[in-house]
Amino acid sequence: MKIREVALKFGITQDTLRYYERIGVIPPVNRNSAGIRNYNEEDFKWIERAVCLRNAGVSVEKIAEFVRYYQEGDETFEARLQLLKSELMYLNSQKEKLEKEIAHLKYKVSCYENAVLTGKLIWK
Amino acid sequence: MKIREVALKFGITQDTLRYYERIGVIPPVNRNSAGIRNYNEEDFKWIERAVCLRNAGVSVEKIAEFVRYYQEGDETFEARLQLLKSELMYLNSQKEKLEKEIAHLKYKVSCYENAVLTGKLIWK
DNA sequence: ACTTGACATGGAGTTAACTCAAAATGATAT
DNA sequence: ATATCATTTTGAGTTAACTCCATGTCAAGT
Repeated sequence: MKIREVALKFGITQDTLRYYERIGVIPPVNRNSAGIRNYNEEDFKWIERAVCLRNAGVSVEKIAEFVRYYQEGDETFEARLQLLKSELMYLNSQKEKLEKEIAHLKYKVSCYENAVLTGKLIWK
Repeated sequence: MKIREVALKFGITQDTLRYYERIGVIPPVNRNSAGIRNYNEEDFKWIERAVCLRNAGVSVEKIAEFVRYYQEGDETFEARLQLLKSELMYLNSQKEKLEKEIAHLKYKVSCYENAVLTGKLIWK
C-alpha cells in the first residue's frame, strides 16, 4: 500500500509518516524499484502502535527508543521489557491524573447545571 | 504569598506563573504598592485548576477561554457549562485511549517477561 | 551608603512535533 | 508523446508552551 492510502487509513499526513520513519518511530519501510514506499501489514502494526502511544502522550523519542532496541535483536529483550514497564507506569500515572480531573469536572458540571437553572452558582 | 513560594508550592516555575497570568490562564493577581504579586487562596485555586487541566492535556487556550467567561460574570453560566462539558468529553475520550493502550502494553509486558525467561518472544 | 537578592517587564530563544515548500523523478491518463 | 499527478528528498517554517535574558526597581541586611 502506498503512502497516500496509508495516511488516510491512520488519519495522519504523509509528511508525518515520512517523519516518523526518518526519526525511527517506525522501522524503515520497503521500497519498490523506483524508491516508492510500499507499506505492508508489519508496517501497519508499527504505525498503529506509534499513533496509539502518541495519543496517549508518549514522546516520539521514547517510541523510537523501543524501535531501536527492537531492531538490535534478541539480546535486548530485557531492555525492551524495562522500557515497556516504564511506559506502562507513565500511562498509569496519566490515567490517575485524568480520573481525578474528570471527577472534579463532573462536580463542576453539576454545579453549573444547577446555576443555569437557578441563576446562582454554589460551590461546596 | 510571593511568587517564589507559589512556584514551589505548585511545582512550576515563576516564569510559568507569570506566563499563565499574562495569557489569561489565571486571572490577574493582586499586587502590593511596589507592584509585587501577592497570591491569595483564590489565586491558588485557579493555579491548581490550571496545572491539573494542563496535566490532563487541556490546552492553555481552552483554559484561558473559561477564565474569560468567568470574568464576564453570571450571564456566562451557560457558556461555561458548555465549555466544561466539552472538556469533560475530551478527557473521557483521552481516558478511553489510555485504557486501550494500557491493556495493550500490559499484554506486551507479559510477553516480554516470558521472553526474558525463555529467550523466545511469542505473540498471540 | 552600599551590596545583595527577589521581583518586575518586554522580548527573544528553545523544544517537541509536526508541516510545508522546492525541485527532481517516476507513473498515469488522453 | 505530453501533460498531469504521486511520490521522493532536503531543508526550512510553524505552533504551542514554555523558558531565558537583559535591564530596571525596590527592600533588607551590614
